[in-house]
Amino acid sequence: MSRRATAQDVADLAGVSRSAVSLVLNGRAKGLISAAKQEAVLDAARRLEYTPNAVAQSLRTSRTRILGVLTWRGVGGLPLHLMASALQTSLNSGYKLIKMYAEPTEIDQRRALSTLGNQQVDGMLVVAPELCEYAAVEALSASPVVLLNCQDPEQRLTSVAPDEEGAGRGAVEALLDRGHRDIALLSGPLTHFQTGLRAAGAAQALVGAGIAPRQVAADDLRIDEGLAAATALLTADRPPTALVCTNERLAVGVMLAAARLGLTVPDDLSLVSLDDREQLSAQLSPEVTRMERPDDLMATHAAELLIEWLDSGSAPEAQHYSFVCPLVAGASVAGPRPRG
Amino acid sequence: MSRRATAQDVADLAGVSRSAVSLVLNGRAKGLISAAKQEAVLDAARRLEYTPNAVAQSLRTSRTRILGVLTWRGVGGLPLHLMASALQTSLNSGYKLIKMYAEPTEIDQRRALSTLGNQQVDGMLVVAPELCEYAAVEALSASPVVLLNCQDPEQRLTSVAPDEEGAGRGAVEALLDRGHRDIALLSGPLTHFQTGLRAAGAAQALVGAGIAPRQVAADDLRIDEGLAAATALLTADRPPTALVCTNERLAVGVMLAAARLGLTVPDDLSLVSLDDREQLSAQLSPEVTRMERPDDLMATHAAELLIEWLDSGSAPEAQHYSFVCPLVAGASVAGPRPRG
DNA sequence: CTGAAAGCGCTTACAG
DNA sequence: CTGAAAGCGCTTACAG
Repeated sequence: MSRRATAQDVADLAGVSRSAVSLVLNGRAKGLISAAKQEAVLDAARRLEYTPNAVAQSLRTSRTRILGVLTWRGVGGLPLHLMASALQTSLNSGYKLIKMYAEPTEIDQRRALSTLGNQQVDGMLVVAPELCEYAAVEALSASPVVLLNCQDPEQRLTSVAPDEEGAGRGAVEALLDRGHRDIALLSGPLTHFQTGLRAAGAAQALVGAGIAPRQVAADDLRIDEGLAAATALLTADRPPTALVCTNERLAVGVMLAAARLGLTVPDDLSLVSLDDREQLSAQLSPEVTRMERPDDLMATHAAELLIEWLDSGSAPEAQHYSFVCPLVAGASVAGPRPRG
Repeated sequence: MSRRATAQDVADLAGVSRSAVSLVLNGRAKGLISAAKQEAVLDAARRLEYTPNAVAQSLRTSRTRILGVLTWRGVGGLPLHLMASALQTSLNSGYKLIKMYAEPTEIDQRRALSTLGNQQVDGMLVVAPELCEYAAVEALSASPVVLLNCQDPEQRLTSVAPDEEGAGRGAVEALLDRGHRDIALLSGPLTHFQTGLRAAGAAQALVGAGIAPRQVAADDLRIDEGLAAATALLTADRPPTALVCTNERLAVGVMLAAARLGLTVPDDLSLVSLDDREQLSAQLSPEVTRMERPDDLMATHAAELLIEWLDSGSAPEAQHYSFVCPLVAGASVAGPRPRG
């Protein structure tokens, strides 16, 4: 970066004082500084390619325009897409992001928060890899913070998350609407909080329709596990006419299983999947109907809430924003074929 | 964050001067400050939960221990995994990361670099979404910088990238070794630089073995495009006994096509894919043999090179580090079945 | 309308 | 061994 110009350099070149430079460049010159001098300052700044040193500004104003992001690894890895969207929004508003990985344990969280605190971040975004409850450590509640893809069990923090249970219900309803009754649920491990919610939503909808839930839980959110579980389901005595998958990778497995068994989707088998933003279900053939998680919207909303908080200087009422996962119709759902 | 303790607070509580606090906390007290006072300082710091304000430190020392990351969106989206690994390595060494998205155009790059420069980052990591040539803007060459997944055409910058051409060759060789001669290449769009390299490597190996390359380029790196292209290849007059895919998503398409055509992998068709770190080929059944891109190693190496540069204060000889993509054997390759 | 001064929180020569 | 002072580059009252 060589030798950067400072406000003093600009002042010298323009023949004014340092304060004048600061006023002009921060748009407070109006009615204070003569038009000629203002022009001189702007010109000097341009010629020296002057831009203010953000570190010095931060020290002076005690605002860094940096947001801290706290995240950790979950079953599906890091919440990379949520973070990418949050970053995009922040950059658009002139905020930078510093990320820290910290397991959701008291000690790790405290250490990461300490680093971010030293860095004087203006606010914090906690981004969970999968929907979960997040018990905030004490140190966090002192600063502006918004939770993304998780929720404060005590409801004291503002949070944004998808309605996973609703998505599970919606997937089943899409099949009920087309007349299916033999609907099976293919889920990931139920010990997984997020999968549990999705499966619970689906089961609710089935029970609500007077159908006993028929459920297989794969050992892992993998394509091959989905393939194995789907094969078992579809070769069973009375195979279902429709399947709900709690996760995209399982849906890929289902498509492979169907292809191997000579079953056509949707003629022989209807399929609705929940979404993990991997763009898999959208690329299958036929395109798989899905309940899409609005990650971009959620992340943008969370970042905007935080930035609004910081820019306005007043904390919003703590609130949980639950985002609906809309049904995106592919071509994987048809009416049940009359059984021969 | 409330009211943070400052070095002055610690000095007051410990009954020493501010400089003494600084010396003790930075480990320079040895032989300067009495043991009793050192203890008093440490104790006071502990009681006040004092940690130094990184912004003030940065202003004073003109080192921020922040790295700037410059990246942009490519065909496969953002290089999220590369960035995640680089971040992990950086955090372990006490460096924070600030990311900027900037299209690889002169103007966008300059703007992003300006922001990062204002922020006084100690060094820069340029992380390309796909292997490409990166013509550094002038402003960049002044600061410590390492390129990741791209390469300076003028060879003036240190860079780290996978040997994509070698990976293409390796995939073909894995099939040649098992006796295949009827090998077809299923690639993405050849206008895509990275795909072009992969395909070129594969073609080289084929030509080297005296085989005329037989090549189909899908319109897009999508599962359904792979499925369509593979179906065309496998239902052609004289179908190949083996396939090389330049990308993982195409390989998923191949598996679906094979399943629909009643072909078993690897009995009826052998398959080797190149890798995009999506963990798709590893989850197919059978697991697909692949040339794995060592993203974690590359990202770690790039971050380490940069940090070593910063910590040592001396620029390394500009050099390109080419990383081999090792063959990871799945179960998708067998000898060619004698044609009936 | 302008300039000199204070101060954000640190580190580091420098004089005692 | 310790303390007073300077200075990193800014912004913002404050006195002229």
